[in-house]
Amino acid sequence: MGMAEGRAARPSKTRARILAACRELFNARGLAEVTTAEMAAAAGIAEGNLHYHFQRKEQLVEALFGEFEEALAATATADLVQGDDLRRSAGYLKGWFRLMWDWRFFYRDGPSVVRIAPSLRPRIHRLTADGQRQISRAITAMREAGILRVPATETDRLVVNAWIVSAYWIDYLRTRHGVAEITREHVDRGASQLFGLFVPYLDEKGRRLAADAGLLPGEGVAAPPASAPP
Amino acid sequence: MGMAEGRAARPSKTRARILAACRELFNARGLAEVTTAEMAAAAGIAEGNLHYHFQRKEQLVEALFGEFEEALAATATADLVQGDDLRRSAGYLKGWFRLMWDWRFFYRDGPSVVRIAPSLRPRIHRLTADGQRQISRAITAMREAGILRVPATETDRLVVNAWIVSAYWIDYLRTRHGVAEITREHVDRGASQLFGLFVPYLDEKGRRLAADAGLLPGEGVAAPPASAPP
DNA sequence: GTCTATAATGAGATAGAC
DNA sequence: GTCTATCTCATTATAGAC
Repeated sequence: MGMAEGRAARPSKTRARILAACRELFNARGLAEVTTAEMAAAAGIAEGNLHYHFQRKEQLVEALFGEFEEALAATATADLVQGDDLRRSAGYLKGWFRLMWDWRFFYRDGPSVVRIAPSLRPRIHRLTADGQRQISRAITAMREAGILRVPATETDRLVVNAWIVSAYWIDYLRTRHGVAEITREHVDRGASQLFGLFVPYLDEKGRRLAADAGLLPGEGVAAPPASAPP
Repeated sequence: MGMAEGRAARPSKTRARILAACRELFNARGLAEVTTAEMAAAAGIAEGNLHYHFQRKEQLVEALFGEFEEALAATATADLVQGDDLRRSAGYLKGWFRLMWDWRFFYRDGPSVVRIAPSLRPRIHRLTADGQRQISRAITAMREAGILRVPATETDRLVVNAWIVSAYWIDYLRTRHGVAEITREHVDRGASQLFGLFVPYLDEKGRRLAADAGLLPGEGVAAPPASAPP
């Protein structure tokens, strides 16, 4: 058993390198497609050493998920809407999508993640629930800021649609457009795409603020043509 | 090589049973999670026999994809909007979501599908492109029927959002709500959820028609509470 | 067409020296 | 902490009898 377990102890340079290399690898090729041999090679170590730091692939995935949770928590502390500053909200949204890209294998390879690390199931569930709550609060905040007018009967469906678009935007790029590597433009388009759900509910003031923040089509961020080739 | 290749010849009772059993199995447990042994057991035959009909798992998946394409083509022939009959459109949407449920492993296990049967990549791509075109035509039809008013600047984003929500609704139910088995209610909610994207753009006439068709919240199909437990 | 038995592969995991 | 060498095992695929 040795150690290398105590997270409070020395976090070990190699351990961190393994985690970083594997995250890249999983993102690029898919969690289930990467073998332990490749993982070790990517980290520049031997397979035996990999097993010294993480006895099983399961434990490595769990450790990565922990980092993911921390990154999410850090991003979530900022508030989406701060009074009238929609420009700041635009930056917030883009940061969110960038984070999702950095950890996209967790979004894309859901079934594999659960199969390899079943213990993550409740934590994944908590995270998705948090996301939906996050969206709810954002809508409330925009409403209270006098930016948005959503009929009560339509709020629930709007929240769900916003969650779906945000959670699956990354995979959409891959499936529909064959995007293999993200650019800043992809990230920005994700934010713009998500914001598109709210546009029909913006009132005069909100519309003006959104235009200033570059969140409206034709302003700053262009939407891709619907029939663009891959 | 024998035969069992010629699709024009006798389609073979066993072959059909294998395909049906495997579709169920893949849907329930995930394409990558099912072994050939399980596949044979589910079809009630020996492993050797399975390999007589499909030399490789890849070929079986390709055959299933062919059936999927046929089913999609059959559903796509009907037109989403027929004049003023939105009630009929509601039924159409529900049929669409039912189809997606019947073949959900193709939506959910995308990475695995491509890994096991790389030859499907272009066919998958064609299918997703068709879907987006389908949505575009539906919007045009609703606009021409005088039901919908979508600003030109917002159309492209609406199409993309509609595609995302429809393509990932099934996976959303699993991820977010832990739904393991579909009910008619889930299917209906998907249709209602998708239609929610169009609601803010409905004019008076469209709103009335939508209410009659049970596509508006509070009428017929209830949206789930945003914070519902799994 | 269908079976039983078996081979071939490649992944994850371990042992023990350094 | 790190390496090399080895083991176990599930899974895919094949051979050949019936």
